[in-house]
Order: sequence, then C-alpha cells, then structure tokens
Amino acid sequence: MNDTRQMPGADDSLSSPRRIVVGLNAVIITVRADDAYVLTVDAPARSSTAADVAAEAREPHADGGISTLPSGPFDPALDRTLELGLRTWVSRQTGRELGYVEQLYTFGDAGRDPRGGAGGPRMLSIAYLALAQELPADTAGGRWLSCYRFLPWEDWRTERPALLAQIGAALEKWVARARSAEARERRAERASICFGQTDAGWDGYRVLERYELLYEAGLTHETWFDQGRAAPKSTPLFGRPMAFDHRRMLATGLARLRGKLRYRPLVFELIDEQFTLAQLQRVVEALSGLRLHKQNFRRLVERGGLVEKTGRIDTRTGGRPAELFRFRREVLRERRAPGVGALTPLKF
Amino acid sequence: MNDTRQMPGADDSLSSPRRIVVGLNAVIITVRADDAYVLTVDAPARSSTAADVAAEAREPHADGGISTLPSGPFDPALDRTLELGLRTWVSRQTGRELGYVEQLYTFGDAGRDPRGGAGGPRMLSIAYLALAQELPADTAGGRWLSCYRFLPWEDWRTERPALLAQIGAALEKWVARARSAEARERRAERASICFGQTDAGWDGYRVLERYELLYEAGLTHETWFDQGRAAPKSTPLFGRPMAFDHRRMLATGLARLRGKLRYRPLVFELIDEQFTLAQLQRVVEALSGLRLHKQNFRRLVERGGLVEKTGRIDTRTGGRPAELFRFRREVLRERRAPGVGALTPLKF
DNA sequence: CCCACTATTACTCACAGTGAGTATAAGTAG
DNA sequence: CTACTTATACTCACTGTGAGTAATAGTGGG
Repeated sequence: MNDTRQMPGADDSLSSPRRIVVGLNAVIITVRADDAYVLTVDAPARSSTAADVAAEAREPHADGGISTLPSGPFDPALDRTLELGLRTWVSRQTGRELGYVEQLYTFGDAGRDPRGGAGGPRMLSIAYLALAQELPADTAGGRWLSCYRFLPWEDWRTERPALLAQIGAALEKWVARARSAEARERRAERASICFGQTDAGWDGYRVLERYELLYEAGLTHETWFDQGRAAPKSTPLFGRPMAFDHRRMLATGLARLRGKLRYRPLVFELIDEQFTLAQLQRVVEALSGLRLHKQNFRRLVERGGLVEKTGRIDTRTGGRPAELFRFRREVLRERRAPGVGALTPLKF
Repeated sequence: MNDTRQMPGADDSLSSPRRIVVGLNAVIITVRADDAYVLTVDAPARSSTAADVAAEAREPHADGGISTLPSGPFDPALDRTLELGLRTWVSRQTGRELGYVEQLYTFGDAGRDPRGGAGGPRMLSIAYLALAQELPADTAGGRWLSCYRFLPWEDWRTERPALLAQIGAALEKWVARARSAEARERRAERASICFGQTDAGWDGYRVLERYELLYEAGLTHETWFDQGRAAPKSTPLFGRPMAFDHRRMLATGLARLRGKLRYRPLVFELIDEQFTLAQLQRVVEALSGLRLHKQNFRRLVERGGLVEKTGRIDTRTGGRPAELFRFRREVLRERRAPGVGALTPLKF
C-alpha cells in the first residue's frame, strides 16, 4: 500500500490529471426464516446531490426505487484502513455494527461508468462481504431482501428452478449468435459449465461465473443499463436488477460465502450461540441454495466435531424436541478444513 | 465501480482534501527446475525520483537492493480496466505478456505508509496474481527468485523446515508476552493453528495467515521497517524481506494459488503443453511445498480425467522413458472441481 | 551381452468417508 | 388413544484414498 517509487503522481506532480474516488460497498448477509437476505438501500438517497439526481434520471428502472448496496466513500484523510472506513460508514448509515467482514474485490472498469471517458473523477469500488447475526426491523431506507430475488436461478432448495429452461433457451441463441465456430464452441462450453448441462451437473459455487455469463449474454437488466440502450422486446432479462454493478458484487459475495463454508466454520457467524441441528441445516441450505440429506448432515457436523451438545433441549420444534448444540471451537485445532465440506444435494 | 450517489467528492466538491494514488502490483509466478519463482525487481529504480531516494534512505536493508514486486501506477485517464492497466504496465517494464491473471487483494492501511498522516497522497495498492509459462533470462532489473527464499517455512518438500523450531520458540515468547490470560489463549490458538502444533498437522493453505502472524509477532523485518525502529538483537527475523508489504502480497498470491490448485486446473498454465506425469508432479510439489506419493498422484490425475496420453514418449528421463500427457479439457464439463484436490503429503 | 541403476507404470489391499435409506423415539394436536 | 410431526439412531453398499509391492523399459559400464 505504500509504493511510492515508480509512481507518477506520488510526488504530487500532476502527471495524472483525473482524480480517483474510492467507494466502499458492503454485501451484508443474514439468514432468517429459512432464507438468506442481503441488506439493501432503497433507491438513491432522497437527500440527493446533483450527481444523484442525474443518476436517477438515467435509470429507466426507477419505479420507486432500485435496490443498491449500502455504500459510502472512502475518505483518505480520515479512514486509517479500508475496513475501518467501511465499518464506520455502515454503522453510521444503518446503526448496526458489523461482525465478520472480509474484502471481496475491487471493481474499476471504465466501461461500466455511465459518465464515460469525460473529465469526471474515476470511480473505484471496493466490495466487502459482511455477516450479520441479528436481523432487526428494517431501518430507514435499509431493507433486507432475499438474495434469491436477485439471483433466482441459485435457489435449488425446493426444486430445479423453472427459470433454467428459459435461461437455457436464451443462452442457446447467444451461442448461435457467435461469429466463428470456435467462438460458438467456447460459448457453448461456458454455458454448459455454468448452468450445469454437463456430467458434473449443477455446481453451486459458480455463482459469479453464472451472473457474469448472463450479463455478457445480454440477459440482465444491467447489461442494457450500462450500454444506455433498451433491451429488445424479445430478450428475456433474468432476476431483479440492482443499481450499477451491485448485483455483480452480490454474486461475488455469495460465491465467496458458499465457497468458504466448505472449509471454514462461517455458518456459526450467522446463527445463535445455541441451535438445533435442523436450524443449522436450514442456514446452510439457505446459503448453499441446496436441499440436504438430514441424517447425513447430522453425521457430518456431529461426527466431524463441528458441534457439541449443550445438554439443553428445544421443545418448540413441533415434533420430538431437539437437542441444542453449540459450535465446538476445538475443531479449529483438530481439523485442517473445518467446514461443511462439498455438499451433495438431495435429488428431486 | 460507478457509484456516484452518496459520495462526497463525486461531484468534484473538494470535501476530501487528500488525493488517492492507486498502484498495481503483480505477483508473477513461474515454475522451473523444481522450484517456484516470483519475478522481482531489484531494488528501487535507479532512475529515481525524489520519492525513491527518500524511500531508499529510510530503508535500513538497502544492501545493494531489496526485492520489490513489479509495480506501477494505475492511470485513471488511460487504463480502461484495472487488469488492462496491470498488463500494459508489466509488458512495458518486463517485455513479457501476462497469461493468466487474477486480482488478489487491495491494500490500503495508512498505518504502514511511512509518510504517515501528513499531507501526501494516500496510497492504495491492488495486488494481482499472474502465472507465466516461460522463464526467459532475467531482464534488466527483473530477477526470478524462489518464493521460498521469502517464505522458507513454506517448503516441506525435502523435510520439515528446520526453521520451524526457532519460529515455534519465538512464538512461544510472543504468546507469553500477552497481557491477559485470554489474550494468551487467543495467541496460542493462532500460533498452533498456523504452524501446525495440532492434531491437524501442517496446513499448506494457510500461507497468508502464517506470514501475518509472524508480522504481528514482530518476527519479520517488515514489522520493524514499518515502525521505523530496529529490531532488538535477540529477536529472530524469518525469511528474506521484501520492500513495503510486497511479501504480504506474495503470501496472498501463494495462498490463493495453492488453494485454487485444489479445484481448478491452474497447474497447466505453468507447464508445457505436453509433459510427463513426473514433471507435472514436480510443478504441483513446488507450488504446494509438499512431497507427494508418486503412484497415487498418477492415479489422481489420470483416473480423475485431468490428463490424457498423447502417444508420444520422453526418453530423457534417465530411467524408463515416460509417456507424454496433455491437459484434458473435457474434464471441465465432467467434474465440478477439476483440480488436484486436497493433497496429502508423504510422511518423512 | 549382462548387470546395476533409474525412473515409469501397473496392481493390490485395507480403510475411512459418503450417499441413501430404514427404523425408532419423543413430542403435539385432535 | 391415534395420527402426525420432527428428531435421532443405525445399516449397508460403494467410492476414493493412503500406502505399499511388483513389474517394465530405458540408460551406461564392464
């Protein structure tokens, strides 16, 4: 972070005329009532600046409010670290302190900046993933929405999403549109890997690749927003959009979260200190988007040393009362990859 | 990347007085002759700016040149994307086109900026991982150095690194120095997880956690550089240092690479199109820092569908000639996680 | 041409983990 | 008491993996 050498501009010579503005975005995830939620800010702030108004005018989707991720500026004069900048910003805006936080990715493409190559400042956005335990009532302007409203093809808990038939058809057209035979082959391979028309079947971890494929294939609202054009009537657009590239950030976050569940005990950041195995399973299912085999899941976490009995019992189950468990911290020393592993879904 | 709303400064109001300068750093990895190499630039550029000279004066380690990663400025006026900025910068500096490239992490802590809280610009550094196939003779100022000169405790191919005894002892002192009993417990847990004094043994994937632990424990040169103080004579400092936080970037890159080898066929970016299984194994061993069981490795990649025979034969082996293999691209469609999996090392 | 040497390749075997299922236990609501 | 619900226990076949032994096919020296 402190490379000064070989850096034009480091010595305040104005060799780089455009300013850089850095934004911090948070993908804040929680789980409640069997679904995974992401914290969104409803529509551009009403107390808007000139830039806000301009942005809203450009947004054809502003039907009362397009979802955005909580985001704020990185202030180089005040924020000692990027993560602290994010934390203070989120706590000011949502009145909530973040627990687990990890950096996801830094986005900086000029191509997706609606202000184009003009003289404005260049925007970089650093996206973070955060996990929240409690889920208080929606604060002013902040709303918890199911992740799967934005990425509906990712939810396989009840059934193979019906959407996939339409997605497959639209992708076939996209494949056929490629100019050369090789390009067609590459597109076909990508489509089949992402959307599981292969021997391997559905791969729940390719969340980001799937979103990016749909974006490139012109099958998301954002594709057309960014190009400043309207989508052809015949083109289907999948999932609820978010502002700018926030849906890409959500996809990045969900992909990271699903991936990390395999080998780190992240689930326990999202659940009460004591829980039944069914509750734990539902959290994992909500995040992974899969329906799991109950008996095997129990064996996985219990015999795998991830949890231990507390001796207490929860009678609010509706059937036989369930034992309460807690996270077994010793597992961190016992196992190399303390997580739920590669989950195999139940067949439908 | 195009959040304008809620961003002071986005409309060119000067609410944020400090400028931000963004640097792009590349961890470029190659494998040759049984070792993993990283491309370094020898010492600060001789054609130095005022900032360079100042930096060098601050550097007590400048015994003819401390290693730095190739790094250059991100020019918001010219570079359409961050990755393109990196590519043009690296090709200009090293005369080499990058193949596989992926973003690692964005570093922005003010605490490690030697210029402190003064009026200079704020530095952000975005680190990338790149994989290079060929390894031409060292270019002017660029040198390939073994990754394990900087992170010697990561190389378990021939034996358990002898260094680990000293590291363990130094960490014990660090644990004992903690103020409260809980802090001691936390430190002890971290140390044992990172350096494998546990049932789980050595975890080759925790490269970054190990470097960060050593840094925090005051056992790296960089710890003391950053504080502007000299290390006490009695304190051992492990591994060869790099400038600024470049060694942290290397650790981040190696961790990512090792992790991704498990489930993506990244090895083949680092090897010729045709190869023997022994060559492939040596590349994997160099990257993972582990010694592997030969027969099982063969079974893993051959039966796992990762490679296929070309029919040709390499007689330069010294023993029985080896069949030449190539990467089997179809595996991408057949398997969900086409990589070498979680490797189990041979016991010593 | 035989022999020692080296490295590759083939095959075996015990064992742990996993997918999938059946069976039983312990509550609630009528 | 019965039907229903959910939790928990146990079984079994199968796959993948760790760790070997054995055979194969070249080299170079005498």
